[in-house]
Amino acid sequence: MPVSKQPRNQHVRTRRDHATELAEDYVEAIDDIEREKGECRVTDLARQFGVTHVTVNRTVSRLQRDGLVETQPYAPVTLTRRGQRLADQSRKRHEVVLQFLLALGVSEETARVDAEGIEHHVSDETLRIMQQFTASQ
Amino acid sequence: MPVSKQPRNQHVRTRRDHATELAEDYVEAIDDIEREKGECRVTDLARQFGVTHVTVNRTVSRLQRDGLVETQPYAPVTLTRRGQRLADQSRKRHEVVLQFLLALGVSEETARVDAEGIEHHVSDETLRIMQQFTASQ
DNA sequence: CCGGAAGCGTAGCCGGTGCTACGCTTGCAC
DNA sequence: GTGCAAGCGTAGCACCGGCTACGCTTCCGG
Repeated sequence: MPVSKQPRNQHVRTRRDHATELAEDYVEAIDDIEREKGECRVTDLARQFGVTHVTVNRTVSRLQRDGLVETQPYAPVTLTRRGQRLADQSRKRHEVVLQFLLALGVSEETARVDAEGIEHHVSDETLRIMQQFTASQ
Repeated sequence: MPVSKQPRNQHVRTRRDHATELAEDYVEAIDDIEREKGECRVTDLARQFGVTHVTVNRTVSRLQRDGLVETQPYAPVTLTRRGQRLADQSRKRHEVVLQFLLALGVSEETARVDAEGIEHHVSDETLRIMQQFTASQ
């Protein structure tokens, strides 16, 4: 164990989270699109995220490098088993946060937007409590 | 008003949020440090965020460019009026989220970490509801 | 008053996440 | 079976937010 002079606070975690947010958003979106229309195309993702297909392309390459998706030139994007697992997790997390916000009394539209932003920053402990709260309403 | 074919969803907002998160974290930290020890040094921020002074330096330059902070070589970092206003807002927002999580029953340690991540993604509507919830406990 | 430690600045590297411009592939309509 | 629109890939640019390496400033103790 290194000494690690204590200050050096939780921002470190917050920053590390950022790295995985986009990956989670992507696998979640790919899963959604596959369910909705059978396959997921680069263009679908570009539309979904409001970016150009070029940006999607590069991101998908990174996800492929990291073992979360599979794709070949001019073919659809698919999830690997790891990617699918992450998508399932993310979807569940997302749903818990969304239902919690709705149970709290937030309007549907706002709840949808806020859930997007919040889901990546909620610890397991808080998630469990949100779930209990929703159930008890 | 442009047509804006509707899909193009809330992710756009989520992404735009990212751009301002770091700025909010910085002005909040600068405000904290000024209160605590009278002045805020680059090194203080580096310690606070767990990054090198070089990274802080560049970020502070950007904040100066954007009119949120003032600084001169080898001098402390101070907030402009705009920066102070943003810091006040952020501090309040942060406090509301933190108190809400505590009221929900989240442990103090987790609440502190989660509040850091969540505060930037909560709409005014949700914030108001969180405030009411905390007050009604 | 001067030497060294702490603080600070700059150059230059990397990877991520956006973009435009341009050209190749694919697949469907005719 | 050809031509065109939609989809896709690549090159190259910009900015952000990390880093190491290196050298200059400041300030305090002796």
